Amino acid sequence: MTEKLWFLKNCRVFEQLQADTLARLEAVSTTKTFAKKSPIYLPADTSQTVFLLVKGLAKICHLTPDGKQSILAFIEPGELFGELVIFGEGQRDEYAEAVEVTTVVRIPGQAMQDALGRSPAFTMGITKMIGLRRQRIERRLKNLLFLSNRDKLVHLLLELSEQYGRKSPNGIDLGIKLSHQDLANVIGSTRETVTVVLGELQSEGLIQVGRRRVTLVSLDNLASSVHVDPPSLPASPGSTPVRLS
Amino acid sequence: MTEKLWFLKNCRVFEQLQADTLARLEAVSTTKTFAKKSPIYLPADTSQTVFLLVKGLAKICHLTPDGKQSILAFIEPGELFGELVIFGEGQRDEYAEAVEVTTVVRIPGQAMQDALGRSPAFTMGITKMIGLRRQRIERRLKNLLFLSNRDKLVHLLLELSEQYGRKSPNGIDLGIKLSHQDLANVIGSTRETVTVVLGELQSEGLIQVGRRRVTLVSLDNLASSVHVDPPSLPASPGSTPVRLS
DNA sequence: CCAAAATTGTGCGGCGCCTTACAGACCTGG
DNA sequence: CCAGGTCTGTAAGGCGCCGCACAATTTTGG
Repeated sequence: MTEKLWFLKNCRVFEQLQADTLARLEAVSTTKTFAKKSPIYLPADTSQTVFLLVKGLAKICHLTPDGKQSILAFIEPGELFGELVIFGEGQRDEYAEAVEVTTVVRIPGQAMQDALGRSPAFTMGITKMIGLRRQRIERRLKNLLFLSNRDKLVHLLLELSEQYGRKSPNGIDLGIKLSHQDLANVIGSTRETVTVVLGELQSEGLIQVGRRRVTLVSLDNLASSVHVDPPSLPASPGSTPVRLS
Repeated sequence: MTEKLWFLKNCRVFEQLQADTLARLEAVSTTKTFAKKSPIYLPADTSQTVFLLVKGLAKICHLTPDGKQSILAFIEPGELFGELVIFGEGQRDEYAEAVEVTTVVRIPGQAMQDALGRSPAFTMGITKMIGLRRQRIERRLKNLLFLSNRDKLVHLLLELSEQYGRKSPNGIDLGIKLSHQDLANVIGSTRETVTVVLGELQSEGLIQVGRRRVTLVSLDNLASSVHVDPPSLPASPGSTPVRLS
């Protein structure tokens, strides 16, 4: 209980809630830990549950009729997911899967709605979150239309660097371990193509690749190769805020 | 003034507001009519303005570096758009363009935020709207990954039939006039390919095409060809009013 | 009502990328 | 610590789709 409460309190969105509302929310929530590669929820799942990721990494996926996995988003600690069940009457048609060992707090949809009704500031926070994620999705949509696989991949790397990038001696290190197959599933390509393109980018000196690891050597050249401004990095301890141009 | 108020009152989301709040919102809003193909707002536009489409049809677009137009969404009467400026600190990177002669109400972002702070129910309505539109975008994303242009187009037709479909003697008529180029810009293909695929679908007896017009003859066969359940239409025998969300 | 623009139709060369196939390197669990 | 699974690298073949080119028809705007 203390543990769950702690997580909720430390999640920015939930700070808006009053102590008693938070306590009530906490009382009906449960935590659960999932093994690597196990499903957190499935499309068939009818339970009206919202999830808060506490620890680990999850991905939101969809299966095409011929069994190919599309990755819609990655979820990291502190992020809420599956939150749209609150509105949509219908079934989910996507599922969530743990990429690493992952702990989540499961919040009943009804309790969530009660909390929403009780605190306008909280509602505002949730709205903002949903809106920001919509912007992210819209950006991805734009980056998928009309672009070559090479450019899609570069866009993805830049996007990931923005969210998970960490400064390292050789450049910006993607603080998220993904296989070539995962990267392919995000941009709608194949594992082989991703392998080849990553190899090309490396031989061009733009990135460095290792097993489940990518380092962006030249953010500027990478960004200008797809005609966008280089992303600014999230502030991380011990790193100088970079404004490259 | 009376006219603007009327529009706001008849838009479901705004019904939540109290009379005086609505009046204040109305006082600072202005209406404007745009000619066909003229821009409603541009990416460079820094004004914090939210739009409500009153009459006509608009599209939300994005230009790729090499000048190709991606269409992110169509907006029809009663729909709000450009509403994410309320949150995102940054610039817009998309623009809105009138497809037909279009009238909009321009609502200052600040006034919108005031209204949000004043009515939780209103906030809830806006949240729901943003969420539903996010679901729509996510669905499109899934339909663009891994699918052939033929299947992308079929998915698009089914989606459009759901939003704008009207029953007609020969089947479901898309109540929205789009050129092959527009269809291509939605699915990230080319005009020529769309022309060819539409021709194929017609010769297969699945659809009927005319100038800027498409009729879905067999919704079931169309849907099953891309392995989804046929969408439920807003119309059964007779005519049903368009529902706003 | 007529000229200009927009829309649709069609064919062909080229190539990006999927598919298939195989193999070595690397991790993980029992 | 070894075996089986995972991850990465590479290459040949084929096809779907783009890019280009040209033409007929319809619509638009002055």
